[in-house]
Amino acid sequence: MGLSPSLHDAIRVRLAESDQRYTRLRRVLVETLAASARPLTMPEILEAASELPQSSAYRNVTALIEAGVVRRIAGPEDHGLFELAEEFSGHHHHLVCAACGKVEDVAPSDRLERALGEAVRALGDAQGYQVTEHRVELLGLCPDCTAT
Amino acid sequence: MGLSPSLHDAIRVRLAESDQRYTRLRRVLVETLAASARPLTMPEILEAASELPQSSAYRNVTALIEAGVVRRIAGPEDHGLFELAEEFSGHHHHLVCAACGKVEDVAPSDRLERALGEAVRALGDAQGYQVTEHRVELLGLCPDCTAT
DNA sequence: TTCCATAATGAGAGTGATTATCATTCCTTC
DNA sequence: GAAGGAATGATAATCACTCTCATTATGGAA
Ligand SMILES: [Mn+2]
Ligand SMILES: [Mn+2]
Ligand SMILES: [Zn+2]
Ligand SMILES: [Zn+2]
Repeated sequence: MGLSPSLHDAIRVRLAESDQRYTRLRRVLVETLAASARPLTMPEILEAASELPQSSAYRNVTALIEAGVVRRIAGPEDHGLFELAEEFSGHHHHLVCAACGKVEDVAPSDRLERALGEAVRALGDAQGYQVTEHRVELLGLCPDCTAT
Repeated sequence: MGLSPSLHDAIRVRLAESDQRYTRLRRVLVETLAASARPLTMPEILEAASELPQSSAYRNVTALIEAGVVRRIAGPEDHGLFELAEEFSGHHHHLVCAACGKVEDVAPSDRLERALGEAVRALGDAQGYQVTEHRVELLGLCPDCTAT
């Protein structure tokens, strides 16, 4: 199991660029995030990797974010969700259930990406922004909540 | 200054549906949010409407959210941003500055909305979601941060 | 291999946004 | 103009998250 060795190498290099080491705890964090098809909350991370003390988990996830390995997105509730940066997981968007709050990954279609790429630059330009990235959230009812 | 009377009426009706009153403090909240071209943090709301006690502001903004008058979006930092629900402010998206964290509203183009409407349903279907709403965030550098 | 500088660790305290309490006050309705 | 329920606001509590600091682990230099 686990990420491909080349990905670990790339992460190690990325960390080294800011004089950070790729320690065992950081590998545990990366593996935990990589194993999930959806972004995880910190309580979920702490439960999945029970050897991780809270303070170390927060400190290391911050280090990984600063190195560009992890990104934090904002969940429907107040607290944050963590996932691998798109460079290591691929570009994708999120489905959010309006009823239960579940968030999961969804692969974008070429068609959507093409449309976004053009329209997005135009919108940003209109307000003087240099847009470098887009994020799309789709809200709706998940299969479970639709059934209910 | 102030929303159109018809909007206030609509908000009053919406609140009444859940046995909530449209009080002076709630009107202050609505006016404050309506006067802004961007979603506001709670500290910003409290500063703009200094007569609002913190506990009342949180309680009332929650009441307005439950009534569908206000929505809370998650800012780039951990805390929430509040704005009028799209029913009362119109559909729009957000520009987020990757450097300073500023968030502002941006009107969507017809072209973008058309592309999203089609592609989004397809993506949701693929994972069994009934998608009812989409949110787009454009990340980039704001004019101020581009200049620096 | 040994030493050293520095990064990483982890328990605990602290911060700040948000939420719960509850006695008091305000509205609505009869 | 009461009565009942909703709203208010000061206060305390909660919870995600950050900071502190003494200890430990790491990796390169000698
Ligand atoms: Mn994701
Ligand atoms: Mn907005
Ligand atoms: Zn659901
Ligand atoms: Zn900026």
